[in-house]
Amino acid sequence: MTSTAKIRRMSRREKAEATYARLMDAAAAVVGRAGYAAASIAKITAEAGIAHGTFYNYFADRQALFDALLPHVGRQMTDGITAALVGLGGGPEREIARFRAFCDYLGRNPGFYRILYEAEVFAPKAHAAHIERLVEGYRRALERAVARGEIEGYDKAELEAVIYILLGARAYLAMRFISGGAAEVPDTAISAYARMVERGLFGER
Amino acid sequence: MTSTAKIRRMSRREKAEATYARLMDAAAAVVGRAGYAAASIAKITAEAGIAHGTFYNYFADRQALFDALLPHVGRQMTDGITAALVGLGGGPEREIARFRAFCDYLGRNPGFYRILYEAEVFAPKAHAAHIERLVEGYRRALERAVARGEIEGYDKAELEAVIYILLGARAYLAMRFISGGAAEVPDTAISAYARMVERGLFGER
Amino acid sequence: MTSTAKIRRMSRREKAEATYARLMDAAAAVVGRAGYAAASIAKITAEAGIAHGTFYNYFADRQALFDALLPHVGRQMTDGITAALVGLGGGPEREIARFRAFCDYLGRNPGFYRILYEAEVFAPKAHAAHIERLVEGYRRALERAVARGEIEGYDKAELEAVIYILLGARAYLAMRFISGGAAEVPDTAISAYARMVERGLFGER
Amino acid sequence: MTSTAKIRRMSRREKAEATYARLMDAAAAVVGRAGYAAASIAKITAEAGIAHGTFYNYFADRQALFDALLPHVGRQMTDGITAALVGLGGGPEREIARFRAFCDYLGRNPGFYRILYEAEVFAPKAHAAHIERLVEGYRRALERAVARGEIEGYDKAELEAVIYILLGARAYLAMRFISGGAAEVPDTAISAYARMVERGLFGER
DNA sequence: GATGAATGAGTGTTCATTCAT
DNA sequence: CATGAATGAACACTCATTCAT
Repeated sequence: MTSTAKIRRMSRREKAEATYARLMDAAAAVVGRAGYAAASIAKITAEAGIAHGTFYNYFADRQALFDALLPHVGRQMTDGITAALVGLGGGPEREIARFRAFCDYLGRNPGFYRILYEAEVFAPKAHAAHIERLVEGYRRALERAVARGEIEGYDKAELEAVIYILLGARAYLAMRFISGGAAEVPDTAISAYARMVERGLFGER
Repeated sequence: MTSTAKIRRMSRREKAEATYARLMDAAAAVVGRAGYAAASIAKITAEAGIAHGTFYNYFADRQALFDALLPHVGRQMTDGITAALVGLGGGPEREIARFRAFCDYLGRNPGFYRILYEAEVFAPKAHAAHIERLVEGYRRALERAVARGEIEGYDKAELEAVIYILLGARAYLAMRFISGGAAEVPDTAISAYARMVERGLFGER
Repeated sequence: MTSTAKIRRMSRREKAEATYARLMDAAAAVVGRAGYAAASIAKITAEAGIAHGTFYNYFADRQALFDALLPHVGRQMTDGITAALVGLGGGPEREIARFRAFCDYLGRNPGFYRILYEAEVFAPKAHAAHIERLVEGYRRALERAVARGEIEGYDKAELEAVIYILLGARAYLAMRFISGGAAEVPDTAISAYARMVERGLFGER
Repeated sequence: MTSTAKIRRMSRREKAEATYARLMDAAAAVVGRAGYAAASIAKITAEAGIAHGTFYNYFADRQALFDALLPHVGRQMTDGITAALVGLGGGPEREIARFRAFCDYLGRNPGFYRILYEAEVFAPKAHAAHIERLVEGYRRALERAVARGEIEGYDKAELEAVIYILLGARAYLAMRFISGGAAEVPDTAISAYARMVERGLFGER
């Protein structure tokens, strides 16, 4: 499109974007494997196959990378979950499917758990923003369910607390069953979660 | 007051135990204030008022202290909660009281949240052991409730998942309402937790 | 205004000269403000509004710029002083007027002091050449005064030492009264310098 | 004195003082040889024969060493000069002897010039304090000369300017004749300085 | 000739750990 | 058993310089 013929070199801009992407992927790999504390610039740039100093053409400092990492992978995760929910109706089935999709995603992406949950320590602002984004998504979903009459007995402020309960529940179940390296959350965990949501939130018997 | 007459000097063993206790308290203070990552030996020994090198007469290395810290403060926490439950009956009220006692404890002990939840990153074995200890306590409580017929519809494996749900719920509610520095969990959070437990677990309407 | 009709584009050579001039001015501004040590290529090219790499089309390396900077601004300074002396006669009045012109120049050009006197550290050859140029000018002036019989009692070698005394005197008075950021050398400094020159050099009472 | 017998090890305190002294001497050597800019911690500690990290047991950072260096060597210099003036009377002879002692000191201590005069750039506060200390010494000397009637025609404010003239004069003469590495200031420089002081300040013919 | 991304050697600084006193 | 100076590996970060575009 630009220069000679078919076989085109990457433009400068494309190259820069590719380098940025490689840095992000390398950071996700290293942090997922070893945690934020052990994720030195040297390790990350070595993983990305670029020079140490190049890092600082893309990030002001190490913290800036940490702050960017969770938004990056967090969005991949929510996109993955959202995609798994396309076409589903409402009710407890939707919430249970969301939980299952969350577990699937963690199982398919080892290292995600660590990036997500160590962020509370190493990138607190990004972690807070990530949680807030999840909460917003939940809030809309639950308020629709309230409007449809599927959920009763929780006022608005209580619904926010419910969201944190659901997020905490899935985080701890993932910690128990995934973070060790296991590939899957067992069915018993899913059925327990399902029952708590059906009975506790949607008022089913 | 200490030195003159009756009141004898501390024996060697007592002195060593006092030093150990001061180290633990200092570590709890420093980690609670600044996190594990910033808790250097220098800071901890300064806080404890002992020499830098003395640390290594009590712990093999920094990790050994970190591994000992959560058992120490974690037991204080569970003791506090247990004390608050003395005399209470069973049923959902007991579980709700436990949650309330947990929140109270965190509110009264700023810094505990950090010691507890950063431990997953910096003292993973101690964190796993702590969780396992909590789970065991819960397991006994829930199995008694099952035996009394208060809980129905969850088999043994599902009950373990339920325990993680409860632990996750309280951790995330604490994160939301306490970790920022606020002193108290609001009533709406407690009532939401109570309703989820009553309906979801104890099968009340 | 630039592009349309009569007013032609700059030729290649003119453009190159303009870029060179902008680099020099930018370097003078940055070094005057922050000193040689903090005058990175990045800062200078940003100040000049050109690309980082373009620098190396004009200078072999950073040192080459430093070596060129003092000749550039030093000549501006001596031109300014010379202009202030036009039409004046000889005798101590001329030397005093020179001192006053030097002080005025520094006051009007904040940053010059730094470029000049840090050069001894960061561009020693340029500094030596600058001093040598000043010495040469003084030598001619003083030898004329000797020839006119205004100065007595100093042989040729001693006259060179006298020149260094005068240069050192003015440098230190500038350091004392200008370098801090003050705009002006006080009258007492000028009268003290005048008296030292009148009595010490020109043999007046 | 402390332990077993004659052959005594250094006490901790003595050892620490010896290490500090070695660091200072090493810093003086490295800065004198290569300048402040090139005086890295690595070079200094290598010169001192201690570990890199040990540096930070003695100085908060590199700047702290730079700030301490000039007071250290500056006092050595003024002590040396003061010693050379013991027993001398007043009048211009004293001031001329001071100049000669200054030149001798610089000649015997290559590297001092650099430490002293680069300090204006790299340790400006220490440099200002050093100058101020010199000025105070001069002020007392000149005011005594005024009281004795040896100096006439300069008021108090002018005397301060005169001091800066003398300091600048000796600095520039040193720069000319010593800084290059020459061992001595020639007699012509001394006689020129002497004549300027005799005639210009002390009003002799 | 202009551009700016890439490079990597070099810097100051931290800190867990050791060990002579 | 307490002490605290010494150690050195590791780290984040800077920046002059190069070179493909």
